[in-house]
Amino acid sequence: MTAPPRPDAEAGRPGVGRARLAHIAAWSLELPEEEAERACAGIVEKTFARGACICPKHTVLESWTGVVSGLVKVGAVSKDGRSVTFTGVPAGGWFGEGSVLKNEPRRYDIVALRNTRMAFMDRATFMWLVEHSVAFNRFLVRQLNERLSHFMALLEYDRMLDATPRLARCIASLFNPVLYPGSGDHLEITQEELGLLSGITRQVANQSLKALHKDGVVRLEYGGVTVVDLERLRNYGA
DNA sequence: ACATTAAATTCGA
DNA sequence: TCGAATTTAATGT
Repeated sequence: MTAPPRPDAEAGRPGVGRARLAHIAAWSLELPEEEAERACAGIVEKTFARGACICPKHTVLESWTGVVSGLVKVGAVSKDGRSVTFTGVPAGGWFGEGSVLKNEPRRYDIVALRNTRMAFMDRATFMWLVEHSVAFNRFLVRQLNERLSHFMALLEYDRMLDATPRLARCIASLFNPVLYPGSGDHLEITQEELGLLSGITRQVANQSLKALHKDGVVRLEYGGVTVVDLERLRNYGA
């Protein structure tokens, strides 16, 4: 192992292999061969350092995006510089289809919370799949529907003042198997990041996390959490 | 806000 | 390449 594999081959022509596609995009397994081949050709990967902005608000994102590894947050920054996080997207999540479909500037910032590897599918490929692939459309409907209920739930628990159930649902949402498949039961995320995502302070997040741990729904590690009982986490405090 | 502890990085052999 | 020393990041209170 003398030479490092590659610094980060952005030098390569666009496209990923079939095996790679299956790894970065669970939905590709539902596509027939020809369509999967198309998808491969239209995807490039890129790495972002922690804190890097993947797509500033109000710019046109020319691609549909997936999180290969790492963690990303979607949010907005108001005039006074206060930042509001709407949602976090862990590895396995694909998003931005709304912006690509409408060919419209994104309304939110996308920022890497930690070193993150992203996949970008160019607009032409995305549109081709929308127009030709039944399987892909089935996936999109499922995904949009799931996201709708995700935000409905968010509205609901936004009014609950208690930090702990709030955090519980926030964590549970990061383990949504439809939106973020194949991420297992463990996520590398700091308590500070969890605070950002659920709109509570790090201190309170720390206390809530311990409460959740005491109730046996999660396990805590340094820089990460493991879900023990997803079902109970989902309905925590209800 | 501060003290503690874990992890990542640097440095010297 | 190994491990001790230093720095940085995360956690606990």
